[in-house]
Amino acid sequence: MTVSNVVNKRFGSMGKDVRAEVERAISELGYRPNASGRSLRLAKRFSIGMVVVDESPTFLADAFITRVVAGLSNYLSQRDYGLVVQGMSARTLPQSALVRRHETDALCVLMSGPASRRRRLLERLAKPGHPVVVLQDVGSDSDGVISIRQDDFGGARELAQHMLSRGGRDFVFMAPDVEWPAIEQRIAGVTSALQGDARSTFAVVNCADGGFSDSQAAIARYVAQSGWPNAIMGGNDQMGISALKWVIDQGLRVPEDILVSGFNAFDTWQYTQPMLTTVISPAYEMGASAGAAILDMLEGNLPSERHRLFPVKLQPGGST
Amino acid sequence: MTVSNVVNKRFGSMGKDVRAEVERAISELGYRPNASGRSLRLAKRFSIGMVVVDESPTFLADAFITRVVAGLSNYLSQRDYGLVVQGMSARTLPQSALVRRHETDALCVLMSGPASRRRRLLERLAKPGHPVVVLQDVGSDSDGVISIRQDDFGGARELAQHMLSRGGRDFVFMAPDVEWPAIEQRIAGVTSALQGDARSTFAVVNCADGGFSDSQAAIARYVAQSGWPNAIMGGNDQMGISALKWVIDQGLRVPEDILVSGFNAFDTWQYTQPMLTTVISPAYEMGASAGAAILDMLEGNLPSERHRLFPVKLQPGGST
DNA sequence: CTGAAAGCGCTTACAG
DNA sequence: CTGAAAGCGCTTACAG
Repeated sequence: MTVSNVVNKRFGSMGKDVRAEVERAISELGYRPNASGRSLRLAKRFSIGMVVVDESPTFLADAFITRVVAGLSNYLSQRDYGLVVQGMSARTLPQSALVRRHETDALCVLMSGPASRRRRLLERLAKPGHPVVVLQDVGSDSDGVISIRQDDFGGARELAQHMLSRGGRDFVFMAPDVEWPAIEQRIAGVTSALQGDARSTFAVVNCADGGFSDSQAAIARYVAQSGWPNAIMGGNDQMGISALKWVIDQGLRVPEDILVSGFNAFDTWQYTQPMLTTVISPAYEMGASAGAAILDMLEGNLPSERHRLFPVKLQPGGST
Repeated sequence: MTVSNVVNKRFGSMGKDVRAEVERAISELGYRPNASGRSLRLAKRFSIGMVVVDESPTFLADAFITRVVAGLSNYLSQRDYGLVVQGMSARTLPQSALVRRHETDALCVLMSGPASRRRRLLERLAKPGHPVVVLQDVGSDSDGVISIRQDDFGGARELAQHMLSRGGRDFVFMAPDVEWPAIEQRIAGVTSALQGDARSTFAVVNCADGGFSDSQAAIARYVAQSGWPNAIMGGNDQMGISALKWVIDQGLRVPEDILVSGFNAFDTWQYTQPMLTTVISPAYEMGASAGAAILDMLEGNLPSERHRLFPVKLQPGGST
């Protein structure tokens, strides 16, 4: 009825006095429209789910994820959509209310784990008419599934080239034991750069959860077994900083004796002494872009790009 | 009808064969219940809003907030509730769809800004039958509003006492220009400790956004004007680390020449050289506790505590 | 320009 | 034990 038109600001076809009367009643009674009724009628929930498939309960602690969520959430609120955030292990994902019930209009997912499992989870999440944006992974070719990644391969290759030019020869890459596709891409990028230099060597060390103690222990173990590398690349800034500190504690000079780098910088790279050479991530913009792509698909448009790749930026510091 | 009972797992009053038949049809058709219909009928949205009132678009970048949200989100998903996350400036809050429409069953809020504005926003958010949990602030006395804080006052007092015992005399506290009630509590705690030592001095320096450059610039300005303090307390770890690095860059020794501390540690305190003395925050547990309190109130129970205070833990490092 | 009616999908009280 | 009916609050097509 007319009231509905006032609430939704379609004043085209009513008298001024009618509009004023309805508005008075609304504010007087403190009326607020019920979102469930609206959702049921329009068959839209006006909310998007952000799912982080990670075994760790502090799935939001990572700086990259944090920026993605902020960018996505801000974009969506501006368009009057809500963002439902949920971290979960691969095991519990299918039972989650978010996917079991029909609680969101679309999903944005960030998945860890083996590629085969990621593919399987994705198939389960993609429903007809329910778009899915995969972040930091290649996604799939199904309709309604698009992917948004940053150029981890290119960034890592450029970083490795930079370190080669600074005298890097024997490289170690620090990776967490959880399989994140972005980390795999970084390793591939480094490998690609090092292939250009026949004298170089390359090893990947497993840093367990990637936290401070695990990372330092992993590097220490590697050095004890295989001797000193002269270039250590952290899979992310956290691991890079852990290594940087440990190396200095051992009495080595950075960058004279050994080069150290991170990846996915936000601002912690400035906090070390020397400042960490790293790669800057456009995570916030990726989140916002995911939001725009999702709403676009919900409006029935075909996505302009099925796979979007964001450039990253090398940030040289004093550690290389 | 019976189908509804099967979906909701109430098998009490039906034949085995009927149940099997319905379950077969459900899986065959790929039926998933529509959450809007359910929400409308039950007058519950099964979702809670987390609102961060902050002018910065990267409202989630802070480590404390990140842990709170993770704890809350995990607790709620386990109880089949969703968490809608939204950061916004005080100005845009009233127009937000989250509050304008009736989109959540309850709200959890974390507010910055002057106390009077925080009180005003809270009044606007608290609706009858719509519980609000205020984090890191005292909240209000209205029914349906409870508060959950950590003991910033006590933690800061203990930290200041520790630094006094290590020779601290001329104290500087680094605060961001945004008014967060937790920071005010920390300043009050330090003030309380220093009152026990008549020779001590205390100044608060404004570090603008609390980032690396602003923090270092603020300390440099202070030192140029007022000379060297011998104890610098960061309002949080980020500011503490910025100061630590700047002080060392100036050629001073920590802790011999000057003591430095942080606050609200998660793991970055380990990343500095020397390790930062700081105070450990139970942010994750606070988030989970907020979730439990909210669902309890939604079930119609009166909150067992209107104002809950979590203890914090002094973490002495090499910087004091 | 305005108002009465239908129907979205669910759950629950009720009749058989 | 099972099924038909009512109604949650909204929007939209339709009749006046």
